[in-house]
Amino acid sequence: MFMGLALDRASRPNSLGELSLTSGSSPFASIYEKRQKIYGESDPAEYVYQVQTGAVCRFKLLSGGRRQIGAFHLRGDIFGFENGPIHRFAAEALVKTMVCLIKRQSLEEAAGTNANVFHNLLSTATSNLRHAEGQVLLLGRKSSMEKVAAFLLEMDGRLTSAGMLSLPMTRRDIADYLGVTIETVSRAVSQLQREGVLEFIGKTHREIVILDRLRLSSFDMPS
Amino acid sequence: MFMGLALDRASRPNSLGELSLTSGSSPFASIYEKRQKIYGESDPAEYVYQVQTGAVCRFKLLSGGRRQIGAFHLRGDIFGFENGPIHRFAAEALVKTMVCLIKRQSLEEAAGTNANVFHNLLSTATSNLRHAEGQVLLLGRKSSMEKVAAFLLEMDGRLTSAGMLSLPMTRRDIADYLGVTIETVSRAVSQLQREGVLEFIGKTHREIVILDRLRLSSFDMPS
DNA sequence: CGTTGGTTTGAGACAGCTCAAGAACGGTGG
DNA sequence: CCACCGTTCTTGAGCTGTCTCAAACCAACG
Repeated sequence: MFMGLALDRASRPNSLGELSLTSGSSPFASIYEKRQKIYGESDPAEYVYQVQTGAVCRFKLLSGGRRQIGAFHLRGDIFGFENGPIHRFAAEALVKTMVCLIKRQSLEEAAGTNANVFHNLLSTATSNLRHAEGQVLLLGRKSSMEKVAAFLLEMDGRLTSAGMLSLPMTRRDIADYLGVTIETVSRAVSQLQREGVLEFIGKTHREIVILDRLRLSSFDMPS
Repeated sequence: MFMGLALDRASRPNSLGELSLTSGSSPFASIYEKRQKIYGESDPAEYVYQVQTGAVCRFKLLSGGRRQIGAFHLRGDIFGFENGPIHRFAAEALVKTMVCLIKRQSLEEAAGTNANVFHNLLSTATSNLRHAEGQVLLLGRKSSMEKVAAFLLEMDGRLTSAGMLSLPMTRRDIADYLGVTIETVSRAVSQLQREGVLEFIGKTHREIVILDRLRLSSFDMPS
């Protein structure tokens, strides 16, 4: 699991390498297979993670098999940083994923002596907060079509490469992120396709081209 | 509006006075009337606030008159701290409310030199994050009865004085917090009353005694 | 008292859910 | 290469929890 790869600390801005800048801590890499658990709800929060390749989701489970996904984490995203001693969400890889890990404790020590590290930690926490607040609005007051449009626009902004969305998550993941059922997601996407707002590449229906961003936005005006 | 009262900085733990400990900044007080706006969405985030008496809600508006309340802030709560330059929610007083204000800028300066202040800021941000994550779960995957039960239990833990809940917010506020309609809130509370889980004091229906916390919790097991 | 704002309650409507079937895909083994 | 099988996705039909609309009630207040 832990592969002990040496990582290039200067490779990307706002990386864990940068976070731990001047401390003696050593980040290392690990690979998780598709659908492999990274940590469970209430597990001790021992590490902070950054996605190198692949994708991760964080979620909570409720009785009756209900699941709520709080966030998807894509390349470059930092996740798993908690204030308390335990994780409040579980995390699992959506596809084969390489993450970079650093001991939380060493990060916190670094934060004590290095203002830059501290600032980055605060910045991570508040950007997570901003995202969660957006989710609250979406889940509480948006229609299913608005939810799906908002999701596609979010992903369009985050993982567009070459004008195409290559979604790493299933319809079930999307549904559990948006607080609806898979059928509702499927119907909304199908309607957008029928109306010429988007089209599928190949047959997989996970690779999407957005043909009309303006009209897609109009399905999520209230944002 | 700004009354320039001198505040006792040692009055309560985790107060703004404590936050700004060693800096030269001077917190002061202000009173807002019932339903008075404290700041609007996208207003510059000039101050950080702490509720002294009364209650405040933070919310966003959507098209079609939809509103989502992100949080209620009761006595002692700190709100309005943003990472970016503007507020991402609006804030208004639910009832006549006294808040304590401090310039955000002076707080940030204090955070730069005082590790304690910095720690408290981070702690405020992460406790807001924890709350928002709880809301995501509630809004995304709970039934209306579970939502109302969760709300009552939250308030029971936060503003119980003398074994009675004296709610400062209307049914509409509760509804916009839980992502349902006022009628749905009313029906759920009525059912809990019929089943003997709670009862009203007087006729107002804003003062509630929880008779059976265990059974109330059973309406929100999945939490 | 009349008015206003807040709450409850009922009846009907509808968005999204459930259940079910079929189609398309990806992997596996022959 | 193909046949098989499990998983994912789509689509349809009916159901239901919540919303909408409406009316009545009550307390507070001028």
